[in-house]
Amino acid sequence: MKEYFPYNAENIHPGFSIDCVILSYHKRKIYVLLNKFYLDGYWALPGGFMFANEDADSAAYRILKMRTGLSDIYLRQFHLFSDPKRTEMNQHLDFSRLEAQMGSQIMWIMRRFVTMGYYALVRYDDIELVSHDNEQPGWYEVDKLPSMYSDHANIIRTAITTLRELWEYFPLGEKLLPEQFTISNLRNIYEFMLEKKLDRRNFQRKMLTDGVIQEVGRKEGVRYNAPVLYSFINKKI
Amino acid sequence: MKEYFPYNAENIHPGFSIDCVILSYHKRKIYVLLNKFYLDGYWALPGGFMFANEDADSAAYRILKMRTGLSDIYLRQFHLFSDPKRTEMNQHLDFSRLEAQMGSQIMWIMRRFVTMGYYALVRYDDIELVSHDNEQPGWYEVDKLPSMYSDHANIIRTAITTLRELWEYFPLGEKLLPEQFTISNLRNIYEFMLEKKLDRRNFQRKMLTDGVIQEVGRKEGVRYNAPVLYSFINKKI
DNA sequence: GCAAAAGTGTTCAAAATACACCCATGC
DNA sequence: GCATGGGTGTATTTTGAACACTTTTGC
Repeated sequence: MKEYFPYNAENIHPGFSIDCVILSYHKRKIYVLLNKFYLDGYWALPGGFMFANEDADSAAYRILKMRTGLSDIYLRQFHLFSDPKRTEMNQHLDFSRLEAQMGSQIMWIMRRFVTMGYYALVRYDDIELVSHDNEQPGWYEVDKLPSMYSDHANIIRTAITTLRELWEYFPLGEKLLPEQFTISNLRNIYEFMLEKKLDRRNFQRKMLTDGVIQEVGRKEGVRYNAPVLYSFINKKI
Repeated sequence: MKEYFPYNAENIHPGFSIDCVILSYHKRKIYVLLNKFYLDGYWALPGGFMFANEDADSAAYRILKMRTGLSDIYLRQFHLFSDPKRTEMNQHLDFSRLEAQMGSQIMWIMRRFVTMGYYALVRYDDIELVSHDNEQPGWYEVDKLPSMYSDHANIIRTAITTLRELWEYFPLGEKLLPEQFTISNLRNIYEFMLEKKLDRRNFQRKMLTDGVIQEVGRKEGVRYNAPVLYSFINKKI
């Protein structure tokens, strides 16, 4: 428990938390990583608190490493959620359970928190989901979310909206895909982000003439017209 | 004093502050609005704290209204500054002066704060600078800043960098210019933001064919080839 | 045999870029 | 008379958009 909840009222910066919207791509869908919350019935974003001697970005990286094992992750601040009522939205949670589990000191967690929202883009196969006593992680399609704790559904929606607004100018497909991928997978991500169908041929030509991807082989194990595999070109300047 | 410093350790959300980078355009330069800090010798961003029952955006709007009199302002979160040492950067400030002025209760201000950075873009002529007992506002060219309190120079730099990254895709010239302006003023802002010279004719054609500005007259009081005045077209819907 | 996934080029329109000369004024 | 700011148009290149048919396999 301690390892996964090293926080107390004294060692954290007060009234401030961090929540991470960890997104990935798998089987033609965008997924978000959720944890079963320590109070039954609701799922929550992987999150945590910032220690008194830590900055927010470091805290976010630490939290992500703890949850995913990864340290080289694309992670960005996207919005501060500060509605004074956001932590009152708790859907009739039974905090006595929490107190029983964690001791009465934990009640500092009932106070008002503002939370810094971060989004992270990861490669699906890089993540190994590991359950712990009080945690049970799982991938959910972003538009088929389970019942969410507090305002976490809103945080996810805002992360997606922010990414969508930026995608046209700052696309990040590389962060979501494995080393080798088909053009169809890449286009699929663009179509999700831009919320429109893209012409196959024009999309492919643009990616190739932009020089961001290169052909690296053909998919094996398919017994018909095997698709070409591409990988992103590492621009080492 | 109270009106301009309504905060105390009990009514604010702990460890959290707000700083506003208020930018404008005047005589072919970009300016930032600074206040002489209540400790002598350094200038500071207009800022403040979030009340216990207030959200951060409302607090930022409240602070801006107090400082500028304006309530209809373009204001956006851009970065959370959370270096644990950021409030230790105070350049040998004489806090005994502060204590003498404000009473010993004010010493809560010495604790660690994370600060949410907002940028605001305003029309220069809309702002009337008013001095108060403990405040003395002034416009400074963004690349000729005076000695700044704490990490405020860094906050300004980061605001400018953020705007520059977004400008190509989300230009906001309208927010900085008066109702009527010359194309040369508009291009001047773009050149500052994009950090490059733009072709006069191509720039003008693009703005016009994009349909965001319209001709509204000619500048008066110039006794030679009077420049055309433009104004942004209000897109209703 | 038909639906699904993948391969492949051309044409047209729109947008971005490059570029030069004239006019009026202040100094 | 010359530097400054301002007015104006064309030609070229680049980019984006629209669009159809063939192959292979699974069912």
